[in-house]
Amino acid sequence: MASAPRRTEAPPRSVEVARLAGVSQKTVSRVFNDEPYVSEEARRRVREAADELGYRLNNAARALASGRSRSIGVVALGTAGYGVASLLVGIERAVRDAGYALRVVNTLEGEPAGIASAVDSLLDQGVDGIVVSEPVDDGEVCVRVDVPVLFLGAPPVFAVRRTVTAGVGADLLARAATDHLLDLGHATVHHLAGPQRWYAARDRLKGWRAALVARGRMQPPVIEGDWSAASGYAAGRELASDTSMTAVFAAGDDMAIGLIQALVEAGRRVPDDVSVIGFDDNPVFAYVNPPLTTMRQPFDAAAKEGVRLLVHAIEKPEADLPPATAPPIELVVRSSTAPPPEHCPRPEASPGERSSRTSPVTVGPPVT
Amino acid sequence: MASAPRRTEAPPRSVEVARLAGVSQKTVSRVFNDEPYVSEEARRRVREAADELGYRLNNAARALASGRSRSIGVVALGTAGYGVASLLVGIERAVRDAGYALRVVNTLEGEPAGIASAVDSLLDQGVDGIVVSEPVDDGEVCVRVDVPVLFLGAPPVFAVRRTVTAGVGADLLARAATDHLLDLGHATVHHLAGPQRWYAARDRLKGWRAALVARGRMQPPVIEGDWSAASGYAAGRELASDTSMTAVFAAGDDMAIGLIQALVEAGRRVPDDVSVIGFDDNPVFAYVNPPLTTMRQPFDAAAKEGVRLLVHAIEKPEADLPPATAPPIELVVRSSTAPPPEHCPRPEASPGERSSRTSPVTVGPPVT
DNA sequence: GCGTAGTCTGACGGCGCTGTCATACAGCAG
DNA sequence: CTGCTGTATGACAGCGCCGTCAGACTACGC
Repeated sequence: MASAPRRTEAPPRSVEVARLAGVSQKTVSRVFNDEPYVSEEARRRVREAADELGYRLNNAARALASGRSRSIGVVALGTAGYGVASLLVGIERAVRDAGYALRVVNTLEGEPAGIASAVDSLLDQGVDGIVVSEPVDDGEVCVRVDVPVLFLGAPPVFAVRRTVTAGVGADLLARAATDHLLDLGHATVHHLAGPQRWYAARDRLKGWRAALVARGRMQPPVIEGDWSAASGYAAGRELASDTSMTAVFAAGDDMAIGLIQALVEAGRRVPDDVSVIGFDDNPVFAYVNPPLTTMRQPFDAAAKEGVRLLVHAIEKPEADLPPATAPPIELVVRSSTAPPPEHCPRPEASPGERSSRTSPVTVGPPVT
Repeated sequence: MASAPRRTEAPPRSVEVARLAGVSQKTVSRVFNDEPYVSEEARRRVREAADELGYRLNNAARALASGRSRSIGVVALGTAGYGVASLLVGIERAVRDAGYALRVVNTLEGEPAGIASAVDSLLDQGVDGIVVSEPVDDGEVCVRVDVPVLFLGAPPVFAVRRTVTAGVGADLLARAATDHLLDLGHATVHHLAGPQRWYAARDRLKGWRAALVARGRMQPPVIEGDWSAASGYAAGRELASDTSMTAVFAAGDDMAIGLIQALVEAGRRVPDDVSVIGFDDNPVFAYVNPPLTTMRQPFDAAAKEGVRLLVHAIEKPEADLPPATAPPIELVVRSSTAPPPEHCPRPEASPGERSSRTSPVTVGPPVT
């Protein structure tokens, strides 16, 4: 009914702007897409008309006509952990800087469908690309995906048209963490690992092992936690009785905190008796006792780099991927690590054995 | 060119499904929208055909034709803090459960444009509703918004078509936190507030004040932090010299941690000399020394409730908003709070003075 | 038999934009 | 002047779906 003056309360369309500006609808489209071949005069008139009407491009129509939604979906873990949250923040920033919108779907860990269903729902939404943040090994994940996928922190799992991976270089970071303890004189380093379904956890374990192997040190049995402080605490109770243990590399800050608590309760001083290094660098742990030595994860750099590659894959499907740049490695030395106690066996410094790399050392925000 | 067999490598459209199923395109549409008046037989055939072709609804087309994008945008803070991240997780879950997709835009604090530009970009994306999570007072924010907006944790700021607010009940929680300390026998309670640009911080301050006023206690000067442990530490150094101070309510867990660290370094024991209560309940702080007493924020409940109201406003614009339900209040008592030291002045228990409310008390995950 | 209500189905016209193509005109070389 | 290239503009045909409406068919009561 009433086709006459067009529904009163409706957002203006480009053709209305065109009418007001005295140009064709197509010219309005050109202006809003920053296309060439529009005179300054026309551009100005269109802008003015648009302002006056409060016009904004209709994204759905644009997506339908162009076949691209200009949005990227991210599959995130539904946890509020510092690392996961930091990565998400970094991704959002990078995606927006690249001119895309961000859609988020969380996969609650332990959910039956998991990553696959999250990816599926993103595909339903019509994203141009997908970021799988901190993927876990879900077993046989198999979704038909026809947009590029970025695995932030792990190997490709799907059969995809175009896959790109980028990561924080967890293995290198883990190796540097282990080297730090070894350099302090510890005979070996225990590892409190993250859940091995996570690729990130596997990488850290790999790096730890590499550091030990490089110096021919004994590899103590690995304890696996679930990232939580509670699991770190449980691990600490187990470990506390082993008096030969003088150093632990925990795969996450929270676990390190729980671990330290259990150790201290069991009468082992940190760092005097046992050194503990964490992983992530949640800034709050500069203010606990003892302030936590940890590896800073380059969340922002990894997100930025990854999204750069992803956007490249989206926009130039045929071109080669630009070379990946290695993320920085930062060791934040605070007070939870120290040389082993005197009475402990020191490794005789076999010549030629040295830290595999000179890791850039940063002293984190100290307690003034 | 080659218009014949349709571009080979393109996602199937509903009309192709229709052809294969031997029905009209409209029937396919009906099936995928769960509309009535489709025979079981037709439904089945459509489903089969769709599976065979790997068909999925094109969201852009759907949005264009229907005028609704079935997505909700959230304006979040670009920080990885536990509270903010928890709220985002809760929102995502609630939004998805309601059948909407989630788009995220962060506002980095201190950004010039701030919330307004974030809302604007969400509007450009064509969302059906907006959630402003943990809003801050940006001064004269003025965007023309014509979709419902939910302020999660604060009062309306925009001139909007439809505004709904929901919150974690920060004032009540803050009051309960203060009451807890008062009940322990402290003469008064100091407050380490969050940045007052945040409505959440204002609410907590309000609740703290209300608790003191209700008992006629002295109100010590408020110190304002920025949520960070560093700012809590700074506040702690200031406060440490005041030996009459026996209890502090910190508006955030991280600040509480920094505060405690400074206090302890200054030689004041926690909780023996000074009690400290935090706010948020980040589980990791059950494993520091001393384990932190804190108020659990009902992030999930608040997000769920808020999104429920928002979706209602979106889908039934004319109907009244359903009544809001009050979020639960949970005090997590650990070991950073205790009665004041003996030598301190006790308030003589004026008759009739009692905790304003019996707050449900939960003992948090204790260190076994 | 008829009328009526209830169920099922498809034709058709957009939604508001982008891509493609045709056109118009200016400037400039030959 | 002709022919060209480069710039500026608009007409037009969809993009893939949803809303509306008309039509067909069944079941039922009278």
